[in-house]
Order: sequence, then C-alpha cells, then structure tokens
Amino acid sequence: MKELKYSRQREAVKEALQTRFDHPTADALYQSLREKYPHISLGTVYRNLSLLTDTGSIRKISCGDGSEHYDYNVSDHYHFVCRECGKVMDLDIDLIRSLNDMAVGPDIGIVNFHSLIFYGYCRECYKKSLER
Amino acid sequence: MKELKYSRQREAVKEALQTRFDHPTADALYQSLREKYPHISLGTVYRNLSLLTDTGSIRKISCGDGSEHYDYNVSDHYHFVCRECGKVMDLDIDLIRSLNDMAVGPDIGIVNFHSLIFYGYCRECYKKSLER
DNA sequence: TTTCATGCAAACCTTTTGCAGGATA
DNA sequence: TATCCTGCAAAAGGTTTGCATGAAA
Repeated sequence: MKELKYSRQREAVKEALQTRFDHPTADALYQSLREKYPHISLGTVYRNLSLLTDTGSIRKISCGDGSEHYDYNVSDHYHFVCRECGKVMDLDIDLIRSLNDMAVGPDIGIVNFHSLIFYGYCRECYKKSLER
Repeated sequence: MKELKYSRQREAVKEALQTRFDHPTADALYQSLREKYPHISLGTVYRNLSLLTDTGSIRKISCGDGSEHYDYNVSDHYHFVCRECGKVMDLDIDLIRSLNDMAVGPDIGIVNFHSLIFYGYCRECYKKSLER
C-alpha cells in the first residue's frame, strides 16, 4: 500500500465528518466543506473518502438510497434509516457478536463483518403521517 | 396506485428472477433475458424491476457493491456477500424477529424491516487466498 | 378507444479517472 | 527531487425518463 502524505484537504474531510453525526454522503460533505475551502473539488472529497475508508479511519454505509453515506464512528454499531426523509441514525444497541458465527456454513469461508440496518419511519415522519 | 396490465416482458422478468438464485443485478438479468427476448430493453427491465419491487413481488438487496441486486424470495432472510468475487448468497438462518423491537427509541416512529448482510470470503475465494 | 407498457435514446446522478500543476517529505 | 495530492473536466457506471409506437383491457 502506498505511503500517505499529509494533506490539508484530507484533514478537512476527516474533521468535517467527525463533527457531524448525520452520516453525510460525499456530496453533502462537499457542500459543507466548500464553505471553508471554496476551491476543494468533489473529486478530492471522493478520493479522500475512499482512502480513509480503505485505511479504516472511517466507514461507508450502504443503505440503498442511491448513494453511499459515511460515518466517522468506526466502532461496530447499527443504523436506522427513515423511509420517508432518508435520515440515517445511530442506534444504541449492543453489537451482537454471535451473529457472525451464525452465518458460517459449507459455502462460506470466513465471516468478518455484518451490517444491520433497520428501516421504518422516524418519530417525526411517523407523527406527520398520523396527522393526515 | 395505477392499475397494472399484463405484459409479456414483466412476466419474463419475474420468471427469469424466479429461476436463478444468484441475486442478479438489473443488467445481469437483462443479459440473460436477451437470449429469449432479443428486443427487450434495459429500460423495460429496470421499469419492471422497480414495479415488482413496489408491489412487493420481489425484493431489492443493497449490498454496497455499486448496483442493486434483486431477489425473487421475498420471505425475510439474510445474505452473505463475498468481498472477493462479489457473490451474494442466501443464508439458512432463522429470522430474528425480536431485532426490530430492539431498535425502538425516542427518535424512532416505527421499525418494520431490517436488513442483515454478512461480509467475508466465500469458501472458494478463501481457499484460493490460502494457496498464495 | 382508453390506458398502460415497450423500445430506443437521451438525460441524470453518483463515482472514478487522466492530466498538468502544486504540496509534501 | 521524488512522490503524493489537488483541481478541473471528462468519462464511466448505473438508473431514470421522454417520446412515439404497440399491446392489453
């Protein structure tokens, strides 16, 4: 693996992700970074996000809404996605370590990760749906 | 919701998906459908896949490899994805019904689905990796 | 004959990439 | 100076959509 050099942009991406807990997409991150770094490019954001993902400093969340979301919190945890507003939230559930073992079987070599995502309606959207 | 009319293409999409257990992408399905229906268009495949998904006849699997996969099996079950070859496999694990209840919390309205995907290396790719 | 579906191609959106110039070590 | 990184813009996937035609009810 190639040597990493310091880069202001990479630090900015990391910091921006660290300060928000809404699991932004690359573009959302880019939009907010542009306020402080008007010349940063979307390509750079993508490049650094994938670099940071590869080194394990951040994590990618695929929740099926058409774009990847990113999470500064790399400790194993689960997410909830609102089907109405698309919000991605952290859940306060203990990791179920035994799950990976349940998956082993004849066609499976090793299991080293599982992604558990819950879907439904967040409180706010659920309330709105009742008012209709 | 609009009324659905019979269409040969839609039936073909459904049937093609029913006969394969590899959770194909839209394009993979399109490629195999072309053998029997050389004039079917990719747009039609996409349109029908999303129609069938909306009506609940099939299910979409977002495993984070850049494209959606489709599953004829709509009963709740879990998947395994090989990080090497990208294969998506069904797992023979009982649905953990209690999971959805664990997700409830102050910011959450209702939880009605969860997606559990395991990642690792399939038997075949794992063996190959040991030989190196 | 009304409504829905199709094929085709263009448009769209997200992500990746090539390149020449700039920053870091 | 060698290597890595950036901005820019173009390209590359994957998916959606507009439109004129065709099939189903």
